[in-house]
This record gives sequence, C-alpha cells and structure tokens, in this order.
Amino acid sequence: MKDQLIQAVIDNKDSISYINLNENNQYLGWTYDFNIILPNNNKMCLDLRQEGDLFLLFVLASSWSKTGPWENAAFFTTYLKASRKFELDLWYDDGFVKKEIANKDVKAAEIVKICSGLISRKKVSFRSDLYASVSVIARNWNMIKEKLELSALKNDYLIFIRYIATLDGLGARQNRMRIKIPLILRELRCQQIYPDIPGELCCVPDERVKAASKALGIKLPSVNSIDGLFKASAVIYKHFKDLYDIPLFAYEDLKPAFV
DNA sequence: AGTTTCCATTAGTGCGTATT
DNA sequence: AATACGCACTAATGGAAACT
Repeated sequence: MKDQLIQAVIDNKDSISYINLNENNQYLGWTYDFNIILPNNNKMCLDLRQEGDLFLLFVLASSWSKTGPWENAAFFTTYLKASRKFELDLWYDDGFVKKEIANKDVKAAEIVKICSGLISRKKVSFRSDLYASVSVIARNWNMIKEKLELSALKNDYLIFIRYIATLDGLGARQNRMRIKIPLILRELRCQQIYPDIPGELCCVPDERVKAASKALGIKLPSVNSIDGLFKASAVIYKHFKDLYDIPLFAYEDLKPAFV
C-alpha cells in the first residue's frame, strides 16, 4: 500500500500541481514551483536565497496555519510576490495594512484572474487575519533570521523551532503557528539553504496527512505539542524519506490512480 | 503515586453555498 | 438580501493510558 502510494506520486508528478519531482524523482520542495503562472509568464516560486522570498516563505507558512483550503495560502503568497509587497517597511504601517484588508476580496479575485495554472478547488479568499500575521513576521524579522543562523551555526534547529513556536499571531487569530513549522524547515532543506536540517524535522502532520496515515495504518503520535509534532514528523520521514509528507498529503488526490 | 504521552474532542474562525 | 448551514482547517483542551 505504501509502495503503491509512492509509485502513484511518481506516476502523477506531472498532473498534480504540488508534486515537484526532478527527473530522478527527488522532491524539490513546495516553493520550488507553485504551478501558478504569473502575468509576466514567470512561474511562481520562491528562491530562498533572496531575502524577499525567504520572507514570503514565512508568510506562506503562517497563511497556511489559518483555517481554510491550502490554495488560499498559495495565492496570498503569490499576490504579495506579484505586487512586490514583501518589503518590511510596508507592514510596519498600520494604514497600509488597513487598506490591504479593505481590498482583500478584490485583490484575491484579481490575482486568480491574472494568473494561470493552478485551479483552486474553492473560490480563493484572503482571510482578514492574514495581514496582521505578516506584520508579526516583519516586526520580528531580524530575530527570525538570527535564530535560523544560530541554529545552523550550532546545528540545533530546536533553537529556531522554539522561537518561532512562541510568536503570537502566526496561527489563526492570535494563536501561534505549530504544525506548519516543518514546512519552513523542509523548504530550507530542499533548496539547500540549510542542507543539514534533519529530514526528521521536515514533515508536516496536518489533517490531510493524519487522515492518510490512518488509512495506511501508519500510527502517528499526537500532535498536541511541539514535541509531539516532531515525533510525528520523524515517523513520516522514516516511511517516506525525502518525499516527506507529500505522499500522504496527496493521498486523496491520488486515490483514483491506485485504488 | 506522579508524571508524561496519547487520543479524541471541542472551540474557534471566516468563508462558500444553499435556502428562504 | 438575509439567513442558515456546512466545510476546511488548526490550537487547545481534558481525560485515559502508559510510562517511570
């Protein structure tokens, strides 16, 4: 069953937008290619060597920590990139943030209209609490980078993890971000920004992944703490190695291909 | 007994869609 | 147009089970 699923991932790498595998079927990361085509005909992606794009990785993770379909987070990140709204200064300005929130529905519709490629399952919408989170990231940006660099230096990514997990407002409303932390680490590993991040820290046990694990008979520890989160991540990594949680995330989408 | 870990459930939010 | 309902998703519970 597990091997079938992995095979289905490989067989369907061209048809499922988020399965980014190279010719050797190695996973390249979610942000390597959103499969969204921007108006200038460039493909939407994040090059994490660039600071603006690194910033947007945190925006993606935070947006994805909100409730709602994942496409909302993908398009929100795309919107900020396409309109170059990743400059920190913008997000210190409450007036700017207010205006963004006021225009959110228009902007959501607009970015979907001017892009091609990915088709959202549901109508794309930008939650109002996305914007405050971007401000939180902006205001703490120097510390976020510091913690990352310190983690790399000491080869202990718990330093970063513990820090990012205590920032209020990166999850839904005033909540913290938790289960999308491995996403950040995975992308940094996949793009070789910090290639020594252990794969065990890089798997996201979100709802889709948990449901698929259950169906496959893979028992995941419960994710009610940072500790549990990374225990679950390690279990997923043990099973799927450098495909991370992607096979499990794709389980429902791949079902027609292997059941 | 006391602590940690596990598990299922609940709360919470904002949205889309159907119904009136 | 207004209301009601359901969905997608995560954080935070609280109690059970599994450990010292």
